[in-house]
Amino acid sequence: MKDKIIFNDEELQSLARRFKILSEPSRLKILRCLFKGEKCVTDIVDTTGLLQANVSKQLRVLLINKAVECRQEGLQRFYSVSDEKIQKICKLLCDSRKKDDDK
Amino acid sequence: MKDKIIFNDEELQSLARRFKILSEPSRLKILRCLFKGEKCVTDIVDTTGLLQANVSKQLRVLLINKAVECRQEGLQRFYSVSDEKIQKICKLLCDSRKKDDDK
DNA sequence: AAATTATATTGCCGTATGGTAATATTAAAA
DNA sequence: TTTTAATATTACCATACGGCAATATAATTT
Repeated sequence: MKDKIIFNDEELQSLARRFKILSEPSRLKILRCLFKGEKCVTDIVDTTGLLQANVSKQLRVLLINKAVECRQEGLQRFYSVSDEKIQKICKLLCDSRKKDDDK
Repeated sequence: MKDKIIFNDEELQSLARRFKILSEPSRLKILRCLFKGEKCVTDIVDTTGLLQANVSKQLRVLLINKAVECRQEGLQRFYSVSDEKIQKICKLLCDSRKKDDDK
C-alpha cells in the first residue's frame, strides 16, 4: 500500500509550526523532563539548569501550542505533556539517528 | 511497558537539529514534492513556486543533514528523500493535528 | 570557443527569537 | 497587611536564517 501523505499548504504550515516547537534545545530539555511526569516550574528549572525566566518563557510557547498543559495548585503551576505523540516522534527520530550512525 | 525514552544531552541536540530542518515551510514544501519521487531542481522550483536560489539553498541544507540525497545526470541534479522516517513523522504529526481539530 | 542551460553561491537585508536581567504578579504565610 | 515564595512578563541585545537579486560554476550544444 502506497502510504503517501500529501498534505495541503495549510497542513504544511501547521506541520512546520509543530516542528519548530520541537526544534529548540531548551524546549526539548523541558519536554524530556516532563516525559517523566508532571512537574512544577521550580523542578523544571532545577532539572534542566535553565534560568527561571527562560523556562517560563518556553513553557508559555509549549502551552500556547498545546504541547503541554498546566494545573495550578497554590503558588505552584504543574506542567505535563499533553500531546502523547511528541514522545513517540522523538523516539522515532532518535532511533533513525542511531541507525544512521551504525552505517 | 513504560516506553520512556530518556535521551542524553547529545542526542537532544541532534534531535533539535533534525526538527529544525523540518520546521521551515520552504523545506517542507521541497520534501513534500520529493515524497512523490525523485525530482530535478527545475521540477522542484516549478512544483513549489519557490525561487531557484531558495530551492538550491534549502536543498543544500537538506543534503548536508542527510534528509535528501542527490544524483547527477548531465546538467541536472536529481534529488530524493533519503530518510524514510521523515514521511512517517510528518504523517504522525499531521494525524495528531487532525485529532486535535476534532475535539 | 561561444552560447545556452541547469544549478549553486554570495552578499545583503529584515525578521524572528533565544538568553538575560530586572521587574511584575499572584498566592500563601507571618 | 507586610513579607515571602513561585511564577510570569518586559525590554533589550545578539544571533540565526530565510528571501532575494546578482553572479558564478559547470555541463552541454552549436
